[in-house]
Amino acid sequence: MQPYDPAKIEKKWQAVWEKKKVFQAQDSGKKPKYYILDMFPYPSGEGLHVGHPKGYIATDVMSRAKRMQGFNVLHPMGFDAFGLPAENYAIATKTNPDVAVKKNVARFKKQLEIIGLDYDWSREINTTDPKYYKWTQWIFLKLLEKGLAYESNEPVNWCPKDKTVLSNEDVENGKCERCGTVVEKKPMRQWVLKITAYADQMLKDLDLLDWPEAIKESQRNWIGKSEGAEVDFKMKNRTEVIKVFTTRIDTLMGATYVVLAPEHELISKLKPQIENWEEIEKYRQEVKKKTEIERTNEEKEKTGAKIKGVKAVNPANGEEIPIWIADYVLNNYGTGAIMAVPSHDERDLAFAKKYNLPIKEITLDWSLLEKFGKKVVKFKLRDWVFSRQRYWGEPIPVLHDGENIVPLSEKDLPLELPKVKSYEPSGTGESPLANISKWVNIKIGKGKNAKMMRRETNTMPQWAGSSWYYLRYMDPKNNKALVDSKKEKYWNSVDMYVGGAEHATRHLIYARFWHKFLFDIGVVSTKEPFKKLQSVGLIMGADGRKMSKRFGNVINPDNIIKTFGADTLRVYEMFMGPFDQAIPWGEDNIIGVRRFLERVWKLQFKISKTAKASEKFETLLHKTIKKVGEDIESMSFNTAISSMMILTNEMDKQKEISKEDFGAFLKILSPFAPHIAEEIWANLGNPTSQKLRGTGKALIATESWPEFDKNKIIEDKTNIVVQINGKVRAQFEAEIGISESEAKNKAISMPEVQKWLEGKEVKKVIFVPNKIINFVVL
RNA sequence: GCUCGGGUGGUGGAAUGGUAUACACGAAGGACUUAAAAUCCUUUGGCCGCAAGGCCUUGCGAGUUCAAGUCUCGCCCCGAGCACCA
Repeated sequence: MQPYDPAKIEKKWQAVWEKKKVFQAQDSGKKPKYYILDMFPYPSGEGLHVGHPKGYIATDVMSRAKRMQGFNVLHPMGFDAFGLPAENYAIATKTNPDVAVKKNVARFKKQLEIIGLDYDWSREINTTDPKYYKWTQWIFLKLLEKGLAYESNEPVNWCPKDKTVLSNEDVENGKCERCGTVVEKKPMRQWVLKITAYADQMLKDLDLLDWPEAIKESQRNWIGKSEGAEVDFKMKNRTEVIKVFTTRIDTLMGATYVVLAPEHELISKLKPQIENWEEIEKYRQEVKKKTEIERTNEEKEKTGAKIKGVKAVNPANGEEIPIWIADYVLNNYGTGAIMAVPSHDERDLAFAKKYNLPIKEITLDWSLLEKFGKKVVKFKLRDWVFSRQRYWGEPIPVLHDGENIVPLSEKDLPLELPKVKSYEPSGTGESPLANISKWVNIKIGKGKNAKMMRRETNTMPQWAGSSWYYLRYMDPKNNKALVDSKKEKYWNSVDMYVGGAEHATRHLIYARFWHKFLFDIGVVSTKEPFKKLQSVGLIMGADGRKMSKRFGNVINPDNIIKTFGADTLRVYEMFMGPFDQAIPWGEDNIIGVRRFLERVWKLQFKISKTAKASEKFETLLHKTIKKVGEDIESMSFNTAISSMMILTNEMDKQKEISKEDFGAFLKILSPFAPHIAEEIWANLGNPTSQKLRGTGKALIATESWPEFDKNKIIEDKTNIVVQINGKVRAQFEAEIGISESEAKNKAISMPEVQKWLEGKEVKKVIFVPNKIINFVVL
């Protein structure tokens, strides 16, 4: 009897799968297609910890099962390798980030391979590959062509530590999402993508998606649609009007003052008339110095300044009311100006109390909408600040001739990222690329018409490459198009997308935006990229904290595989609990999974031709086949495994098992623990595998999924529970289909039931067929 | 403050309104062993009881129902998202 030795068999089968190209997807064919995708990783220097592969194992289980169920499965993997960590590493070591990325990718791949994941590596992509980012740049040019990419000088989020501009999505509670530094607001020339053009559609189409409600809700909040009205407040002795946005036009009568954001453009226009200009300017400077956190902290007391010398007029009642500036009004939302209604708004009330402004009780009147307001819709979503002052990103493919923007032509793509001597960001708002004058300054045209131009030196943000990568897997080597349209139509959209919930308002927003744009310009045929989404619950450290080097609670999967085997790691991660739930790593619990696999291993020596399975066993087997199939579909991996454990415990009790029964069990086990299943399958020398040996089809990985026999699931005996007033008092075994009166008679005849019925009046009997008989007594 | 999840043994967790605590870990006892590990067997929600048995138990409090972890209402706690967004 051979002992179970995962180290030996796992390597062996991984090599066989690769050699026989078992997991390569076809771009056409009669089989139905199934496109299942993981969020591709950033290949950090630290390598994977046990949390990363959890999602990959889940998609692996699903894709293996789908393949066995007759689907043409596309399950690809790649690397999202632009970004700060590689660049910071480059700065520290003065090496090109490309070198570190190559090394890290190799390490990641190795780590993924030893887990036995069924990726189609022939489609591997890397966002830093010029052949890939050529198309990222191409999409940018298309956005520019359609007016959806523009330059702006608006104040943007600036991270003083990373020395780059950030998008709103990259800022968490006023801090840089990457390094935690408090961001500053700075006006800088930036490239911005008009994601707001798609705000309404992105909001509406959420309803089409089979996504977790929490993620959809996050996106709804982020897009932040609010319907309201714009009202013009005239000013005394001025032609300009103050445009105000409100969702409560019914409170217009109660508006007792108007507040402008300190940055409001009207303020400087009003300068000649403002009597206290110095005071106003002083307040504006103070606000400028504040960080976003200081400014938006609700706890803090509201501040403001009254503009003297100008008054506004409430259009509803003609009253003259004062104009204030205050930083609780944000310039970049609505119109940057509000009508303050202290009687119906807490913030206005607090402000009014502090500065002794009138508070007016009123009757609400929605008809004022029609009379004084114009219906408008506002979104919280801001356009996507798309440029970074860093080295390690896709160059933005445009030229400046001093006045105009000249896009590169498609034939000049990819615009490759040049090598530089220093990767350090300049901090002045220019990327290190600005220092390479040879690259930056180029001559366009010939002879007299030749013109010197400057290249754009900003690069794209990390999110650029990941906003369309799922399309590239459909056709990864195409030099002529982003994706061949036939292949795009065949693969359609992603059927199942699995990844972390932290991408709800970043990657998943950006990718939907780009996809919708690509749909509008005819590159893709679907409105949404990811039909179904499932988020992975984090694996926490054993201490309950997030796994991180900082806490010293990181578990490396390589070590787990070394000790227990990849199959044990896989089954354990799927068995831990509900897939979308965060669960701490429990080193002690792994042993149970290893014991389970040991038990499975030993069962192969019980196979016998004379084995005769009992009806009860057959029922359990077919019920398990049914349950495992359903549970994989619904991603209830933990219960699928527990049902296989129950079956295994039952087989353990049998003296002999038939090859057929055991084979069916191995098949449903194989998506979870493919190596041990493959090894035992081969050991059993199944006739099919003998016949097809050498064709690559001898593998359990390409076998067909067992079908459960409906008739075998139907049991002929059942356990009837006897309840008195809803409490279980007895139970008995009965034939399926036992009638109410039979069950009642049987129950009444039982002494432990009689005890409870004695001297009581039976008011009612409830009979649930094949399950329960409940006596309601007084 | 608004929105979305969640709260079940010592631990991870299971349960179409129908036997709460499946499966696994841990623990206790036993078999095997010179011994240990591994393996196997038994027990394992709490309280009362020698036992038979009884009572209680899914964050707290009500309600609906023959029957509630599951449905309804109110509250408490934990996690996530959004938030001076007018």
